[in-house]
This record gives sequence, C-alpha cells and structure tokens, in this order.
Amino acid sequence: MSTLPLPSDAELRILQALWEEPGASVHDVRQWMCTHEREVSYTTVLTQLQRMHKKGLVKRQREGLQHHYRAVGTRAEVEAELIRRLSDKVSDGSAVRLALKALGTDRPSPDELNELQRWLDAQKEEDE
Amino acid sequence: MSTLPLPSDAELRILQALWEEPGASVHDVRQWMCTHEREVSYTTVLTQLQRMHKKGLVKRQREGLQHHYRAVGTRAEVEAELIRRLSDKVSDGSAVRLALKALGTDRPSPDELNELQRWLDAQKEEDE
DNA sequence: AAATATATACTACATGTGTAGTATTTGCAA
DNA sequence: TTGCAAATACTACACATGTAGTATATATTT
Repeated sequence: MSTLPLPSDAELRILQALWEEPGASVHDVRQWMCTHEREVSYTTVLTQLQRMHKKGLVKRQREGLQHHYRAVGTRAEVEAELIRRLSDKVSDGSAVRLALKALGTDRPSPDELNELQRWLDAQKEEDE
Repeated sequence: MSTLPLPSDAELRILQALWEEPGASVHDVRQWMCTHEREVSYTTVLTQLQRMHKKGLVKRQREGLQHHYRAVGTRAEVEAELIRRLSDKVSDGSAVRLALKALGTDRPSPDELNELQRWLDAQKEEDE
C-alpha cells in the first residue's frame, strides 16, 4: 500500500472539516473553516482541495456541477502518522517515549490521569 | 520572552548535533551529520547554521577564523515546543491527550509501562 | 610579502506551502 | 437559445526549506 502523504498544516485543517462532514463540497468546507478556524477565501479552499486530490489525501465525486470530497485516511490514521513522524524526530521512533515527553509538558487533569491509569491497567492485563 | 522559533526538520537535525557537541564548529557539525545522519555538503551545514543564527535558534562565538555554535534552546525546551505544536494540531492543545494517542499507536515494553506507572504515581501524589 | 589553506559570506535554485485572482466550463432559467 | 450563476480549472506570487556553488576574507607558512 502506498502510504498516504502527510498533510501540511493547512491541509490538516481541511481534513478536520472533512472528517466532521464527509462528502462536503468546497462550499461546505469553506463554511466550516470560516466558522471553526478563520476566514479564508473560496478559491483558497478550492486550490487546497485540488492539491490534496492530486496528492491522494482526498477523493472526490462529481455530483452535477460540484464535487464532493472525503478524506482518504481516517483521522486516527493520519494522526498516527503525524505522531510517528514526531516520535522519529524527537524520540528515536518510540511513540511511548514521545508520550512520556508529552506528559512532562503538561499538568494533567484528574480525569486525564484516570484515563491514563485505565489504559495502563488494560496494558498490564494484556501482558499476562 | 520572545519564544524561540520552531526548527524545521533539517534545523532540528543540526540542533541534535549541537546538543551532543555544544560549541561545535561548522566542521564538527558536518562531521556529526555525516556519521549520524547522512552525507551533506559543508556549505549546506554552513548555510543552515547561518539561517539558524539569524532566526535565533543558535548563538555563536568567533574564535579565530571559525565560529563555535551552541543551541539557544535546550533539547527539552525545543521538544516541548514541537510537542505543543502537534498537540494543538491533533488534540486541541492537550498534551496529555496527545500522549494517549501516541500510546495507542505503539505496543510499549514492560520497562516503558513501569516508567509510565511511576510517572502516574508521582502525579497522584502531587495532587494531594 | 606572496602563496596557500581555511572559514565564512553571498548567491542560486528547485520544490513545497499558503493564499487568492482570473479564465473557463456548465447547468438552468427566461 | 441566450444569458446568468455557480463551480471548477488554471495561473500567480511571496515566503520557507533543503541543498550547494562561487566569491571573499583571513590566518599561516615559506
């Protein structure tokens, strides 16, 4: 399988929109960007989507005049890829060590601590 | 404090060299790159270091003919910044949630699990 | 002092990215 | 069937990045 390319920052923002609204038109995506991110011109979104299509980040389907776009990779897949990239850069490829570093930069809420503990417990069980 | 700029990929690789060998000359850095990363021409390293100096990523000190470079930010600081960026992009700014996602992409070793548990315990104590 | 070696400064250039304008196509309404 | 509106396609451009070549300055050696 040809690994799907990493999205740039702007591309990732557009993917967010598509994950929220699969099958969105350029107009829809722009709408989403304007309300959730920041004002951006129609053709900017259009150009990005065209590039993303060429790159294989999104697929599209003609429907009358317009196109309907959907992300090729799932949010989890793309995020995992981004995480892998960063862990290559700062943790020698170990996502777990990246996680530890991330934990070091933040003061987690009790909820988050619990979630973490649950995850740990689950791991330990699997280990047996 | 004017936040130090994020290094690009190539810049980060050079920072790695400088963290290992503070006060390295262009030659030293190049040496490091060639052995630890990949062959790269002298002037490439030089140009990068010049740009990084202009950006404020490294400081330098003349010593006779050559310059000696040192990273401005510590490894931990720069890595924290990179992590913060990614957590902004994929976890709405929560480093802890980024950590959880990172954990989800990897099967941690028992050692890593223990380290994680230790960290968690420490956090819980702090909480009281 | 002239030649040489070394280090830096300056320039270059292809590619990617973020942004948006202009041109063209196409479906529909009058 | 002609014109309008909507959507896309094509073009543009400034800035960052990765890479490296050429020019210039500066010690050092003979």
